[in-house]
Amino acid sequence: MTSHIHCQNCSMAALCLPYQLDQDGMARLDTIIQRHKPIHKRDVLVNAGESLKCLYAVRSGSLKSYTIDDNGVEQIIDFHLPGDVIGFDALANSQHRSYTQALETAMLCEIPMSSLDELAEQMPGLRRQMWRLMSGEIYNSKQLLGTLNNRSAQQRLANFLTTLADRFKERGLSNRSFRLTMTRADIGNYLGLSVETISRILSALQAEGVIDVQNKLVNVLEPERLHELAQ
Amino acid sequence: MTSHIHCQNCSMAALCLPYQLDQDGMARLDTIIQRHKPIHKRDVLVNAGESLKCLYAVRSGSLKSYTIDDNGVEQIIDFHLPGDVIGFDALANSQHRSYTQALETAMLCEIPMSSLDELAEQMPGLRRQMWRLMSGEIYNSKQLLGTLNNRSAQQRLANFLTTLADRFKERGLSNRSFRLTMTRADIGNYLGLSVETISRILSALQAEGVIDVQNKLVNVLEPERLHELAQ
DNA sequence: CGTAATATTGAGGGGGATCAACAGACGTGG
DNA sequence: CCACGTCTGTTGATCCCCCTCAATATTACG
Repeated sequence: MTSHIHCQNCSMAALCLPYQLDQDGMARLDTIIQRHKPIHKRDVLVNAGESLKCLYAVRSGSLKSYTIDDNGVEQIIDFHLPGDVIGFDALANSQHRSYTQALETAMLCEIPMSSLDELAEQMPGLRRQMWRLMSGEIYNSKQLLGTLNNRSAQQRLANFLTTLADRFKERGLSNRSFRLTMTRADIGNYLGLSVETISRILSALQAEGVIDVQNKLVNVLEPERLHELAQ
Repeated sequence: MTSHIHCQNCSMAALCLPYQLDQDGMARLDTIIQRHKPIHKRDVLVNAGESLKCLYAVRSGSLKSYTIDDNGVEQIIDFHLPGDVIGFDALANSQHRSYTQALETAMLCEIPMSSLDELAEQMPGLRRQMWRLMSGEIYNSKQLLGTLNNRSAQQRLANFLTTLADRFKERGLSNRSFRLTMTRADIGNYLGLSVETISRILSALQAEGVIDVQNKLVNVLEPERLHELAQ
């Protein structure tokens, strides 16, 4: 039952807002969080331009965030996995600046911004975790710059796969065998490469025995080699 | 005299931590801030790996932040102008994750992290501004992804110049005529392009009458045209 | 003033985009 | 459950943008 899910027993707590809160703190945070029915593949959770009402924490499933530029072209800026918090880029002007869409059925925790603001005033630990999460997001996106600039298509894709594998591991899932919930086009868009290039490189990596790809399913056969290719 | 500079009379206050604080709040913030002698071109303000003691606000001058990857290659991730706060990427693990070096003589305000933490507890406005600044940094770096992916060298450079011009304008300076404090190599590194490409495109933009470049000095002759080229 | 760092310009080559054709997977409705 | 159409993925051929290498010019700085 959905109603039985609480921060106190959520397996993603260590990655999410509750990190390092005591039992009392977690309970207080839990009271302001709303949990609804799951959203489905292709459902849009957030539209760019909407005023910021809540942040969202991913409980299960995955989503993508993207902007649409002046030419109407989609640019994916993030893939969200369980434990991720969505909406930090909206705090600057209280307005969401990107779209967020489900890549598969996903369960979310809704965190009303006004309540979070209040709670952060009273709970130093929560405040620190907000800072940590936002700081981490700043770091990650800056890192990504380094990955995209001056790196070949193969390096970019290898880096994408290892980063994704690491994130799965953090979440208690296998980093050797996982499913890509996004399309090749999504990956290409994110990495600044064409669909064809993504497809070709996946085939090449498979031919070299580094990974095994069956449609959406990826098996990392030689993790250390993949890691090298990412450099 | 340096000692006469305070948040209350700093022209960058609206871009910086004091934004929207009342007189009392600004005064309290001001008491925790330390101001030292200027640092000089090529001086390194922060090393990656150092534990986070303070954030730095730029009062004058400009700096660059960069990481050094596994291959020893520098990757510039940011250029800092007056009003910018340096160090937000260090909050996640209390450790600086990038190097920061002065591009010219620069004056800085040093904000001890422990005092800032205390003050943020007591001042909701300061807390909100911390969130706003970090959120803005998240947004900007995500935007930059969109700029670098799927865009030609000319589009990237035009975008770089317009963004820089806009930032100068925010700071009360001319957005039509300004000095590049970074080298062509720095710009290329930041945008994922070679020095030669930067040089060639600057020449081309000059030949088309969009800008006039005399070494470090840039005159934007046709701002709207430059803006179009950035799309 | 001399040396090193920075910038400019040219020539050639390669990585990845684009265009095109086809194959496979998915989902929807009969 | 199968037939169909659409969406997604693969592979090949061609082209062009930008990197690389090289030479020279200009600027910055002790």
